[in-house]
Amino acid sequence: MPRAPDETPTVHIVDDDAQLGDGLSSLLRSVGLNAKTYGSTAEFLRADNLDSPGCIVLDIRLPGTNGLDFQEGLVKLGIDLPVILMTGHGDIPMSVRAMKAGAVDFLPKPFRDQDMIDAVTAALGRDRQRRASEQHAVAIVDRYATLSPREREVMALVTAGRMNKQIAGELGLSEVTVKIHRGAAMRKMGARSLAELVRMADALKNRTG
Amino acid sequence: MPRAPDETPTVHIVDDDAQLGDGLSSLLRSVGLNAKTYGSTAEFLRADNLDSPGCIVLDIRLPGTNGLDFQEGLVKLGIDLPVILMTGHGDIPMSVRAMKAGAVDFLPKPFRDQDMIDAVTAALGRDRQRRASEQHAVAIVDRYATLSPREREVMALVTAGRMNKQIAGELGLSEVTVKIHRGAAMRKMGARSLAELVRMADALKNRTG
DNA sequence: GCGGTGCTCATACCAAGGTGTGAGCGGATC
DNA sequence: GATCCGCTCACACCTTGGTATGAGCACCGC
Repeated sequence: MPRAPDETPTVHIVDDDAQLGDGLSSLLRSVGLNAKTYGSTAEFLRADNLDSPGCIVLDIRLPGTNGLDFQEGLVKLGIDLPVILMTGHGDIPMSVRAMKAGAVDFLPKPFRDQDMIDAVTAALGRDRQRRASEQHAVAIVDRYATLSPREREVMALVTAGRMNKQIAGELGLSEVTVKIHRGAAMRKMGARSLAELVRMADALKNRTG
Repeated sequence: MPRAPDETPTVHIVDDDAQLGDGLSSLLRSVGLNAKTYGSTAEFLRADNLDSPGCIVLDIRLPGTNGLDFQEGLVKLGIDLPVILMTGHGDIPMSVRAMKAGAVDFLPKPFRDQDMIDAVTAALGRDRQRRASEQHAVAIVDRYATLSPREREVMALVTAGRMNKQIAGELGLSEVTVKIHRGAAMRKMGARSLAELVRMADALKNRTG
């Protein structure tokens, strides 16, 4: 059974200390994980599988960039991989800032191997979960994109609980036309019941993308 | 316009150092907040307004209890107030643990007044938001409690997108009976459309309480 | 026992949803 | 100019949903 490369998660280790990165790498490989090391954030950003499953293990003290700033900037770059931070010279405010920004964990060096493995496991779990719900949301957005403007208007009112007659009134249409758009929306969205359509509409509202 | 006592949030300060507690208290009062001090967790738990809006400022080093353990135990006690932790002798793992457990902030002593004010403001904001959605959820749960077992079964299948005919088949009923239960569920839940009922059903699923 | 509640169903009627046929109009594309 | 697409609507037909009337049965509490 061949597996798509997307399915094996990668742990991206960003640390300017090559020796430490290699040590981490072999530690993670020893428990069956895929690891890749980078000496700088720039090098990391050149990687090609940043949309694939995985997580980031990031040293705070890095040449050029601050690890915390980099972590907070990742979202803007469209990279949603969970982040684990580590540092040799950290303090409490740094760790709090990192956690507020959504870090999975914050490990002061030196850390125990098991703590890192636990953190990585948690991060990969979080990534898997995010991916699952994201995948679902993207499918809905894609289908929604095929709706005509009118169909979207009608769908909005239908999922708001309005009756066809009311929708016809609000949009200045005849009831038949509303039914046609409504049916088209159901078909294009792949909804087999009104309940499904309502949930899709809610999913569309709650997601930014 | 008289205000219910519930509407003015209270900052609960739990610190065995009375002097520090009083200082904090006057700081918060100086910015127009309601503050109350407690010398121990036991004393705090005897307070009567733990269900009212507010937040907790908690010292980690406390007589008898560990602040972190106490924080994590609050949920089991049914207290959902946001927590701000402070400590004079903290380390990074402690702060990370606290943040993972949902703390709003973690302030090492000594901290700047403004940092505490910011943290409290954020905590009260979080509490207000939680309250708003909780209030909505509680109303739905209350109404759901008035449904008969059959009505709940029917509601579950209706909101799953099944047709009356299918529901009748699955439950071994006639279609008329399903319609009656369905109508009763709509009436008791106060839903004026199927879309509303679907959203209520989802709200019921996603909330524990 | 009596009333209340929950559950069940038949019949009947009306409202609302869903689909198909057929058709006209305007804008974009080739 | 022909074609495609989106939008519009009338007419007709059928399905599904919603409600009311009337009725029977079981259980519980007073």
